[in-house]
Amino acid sequence: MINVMKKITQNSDAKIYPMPFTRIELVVMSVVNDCLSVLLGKREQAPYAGLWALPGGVVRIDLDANLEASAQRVAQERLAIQMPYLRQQCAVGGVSRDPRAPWAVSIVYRALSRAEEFNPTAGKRLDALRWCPVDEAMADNYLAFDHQQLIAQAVAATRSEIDRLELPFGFLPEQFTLGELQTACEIMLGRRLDKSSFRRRIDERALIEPIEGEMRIGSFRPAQLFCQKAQT
Amino acid sequence: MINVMKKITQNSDAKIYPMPFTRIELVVMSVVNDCLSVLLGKREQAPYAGLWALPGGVVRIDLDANLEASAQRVAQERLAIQMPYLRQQCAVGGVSRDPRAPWAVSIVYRALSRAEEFNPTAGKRLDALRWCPVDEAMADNYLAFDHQQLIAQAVAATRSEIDRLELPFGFLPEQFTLGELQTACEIMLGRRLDKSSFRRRIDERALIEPIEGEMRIGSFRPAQLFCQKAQT
DNA sequence: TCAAAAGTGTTTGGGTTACACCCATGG
DNA sequence: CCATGGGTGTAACCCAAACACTTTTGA
Repeated sequence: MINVMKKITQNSDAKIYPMPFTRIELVVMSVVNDCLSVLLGKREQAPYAGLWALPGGVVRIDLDANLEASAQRVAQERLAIQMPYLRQQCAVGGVSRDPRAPWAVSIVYRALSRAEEFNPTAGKRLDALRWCPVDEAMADNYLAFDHQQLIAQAVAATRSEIDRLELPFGFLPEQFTLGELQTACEIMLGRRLDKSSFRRRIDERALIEPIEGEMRIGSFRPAQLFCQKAQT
Repeated sequence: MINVMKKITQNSDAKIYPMPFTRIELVVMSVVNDCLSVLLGKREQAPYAGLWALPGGVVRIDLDANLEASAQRVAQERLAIQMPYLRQQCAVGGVSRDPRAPWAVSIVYRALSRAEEFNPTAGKRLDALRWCPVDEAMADNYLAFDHQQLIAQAVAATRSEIDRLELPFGFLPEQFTLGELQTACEIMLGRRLDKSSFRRRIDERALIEPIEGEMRIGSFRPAQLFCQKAQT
């Protein structure tokens, strides 16, 4: 610690200024029970004990190569999961944002994931985690800190991506049918989509491809299975 | 300083972790000589002495209420100007981003402004500032740090906003004609726009309004003057 | 009378919505 | 044979680009 501070004070621009307490917050979303949900952890201690909060952690300059790596480490430590397709959402910071520090910055990342990928027994702090429908999370005095606002932003940004079919993969299973994909998009958007336009728009973006010979069989007509196209 | 660190170490989450060196960088853009340009400062000292860099400054937790206020203060100190319509672009951070610190975070803000508003004699460090056409700034080894990438991002984001006519005001004078507005947009986008569609799209967004009785007179047919509509 | 810019109207085409229709399967 | 979801096609519609056209002024 002292070493680090010395290094900072060596130069002219970074004289004696104390630096903000800098954290990562993760907005991990998924479709659970036909509901767009967000992963929350229950706060056991003050401040905001008893309220729910986004999983997060401190940026560790001794461990992380960059902000994205910080986010990945936090995901690994707190959620015991890898998060491809992480997107940086914003940075928030100010005095009295977080009572634990005089001035706190959070770099917020968001991602869609599959709830099924989470192993509920893995991870030391995983017991207090919960998938919370976004509507519930938007209730007053449900969330700690400024997390309600952060989640609202994340949901809006994600919906916008879905709308443009810039599919933020990570919520897709290995194999899926077009119907399943459309249903997932409809749930996340909160409105119905036209089947014909959806399919046309999907294949003109060329993001997914059919798996030859693989069909989903069920109660009704079998459906072609698709997978993500290898990224260029 | 010591006080601050004590506060941070009081709680459990923020034990002994040194925090990143946290700065604000400003990407201020304007149309200068019919060219989309960005405001740069010449670096006199190492690192990157002789190269150009974005104006910026340290986040001062003793002075700034939040990140936006930090950005405003930096704009005031380094550019002697107010910057309404600041937009946060991203946060970048990592080891060896800035040789002055072991781990450096920058919160990047972007804005469009009117070059005419700048008073070249105001501000202590204003002498080393220059409006640089973005094409020049994109040349290799012209910019210090990772600023080339930051400017490229800012230009893309700004163009996208102009494209959707979510006009990032701040580049508009008090009064302007539709022709002037269109020309400015064309320069910033780097392509021509259709007059008819442009006007239709402008007035369905209802962002500006005609000033009754005010016309720009010149060599040709007089043109209606417009101003920004009061924001709701 | 001409050049240049302001301002308006019309045509056209691409893309989306809405909806109809057939297909394949299990029950 | 019917309910259900998969899959395809078509007509109506909307928006915006393209472009033609008129207006107004100074030179």
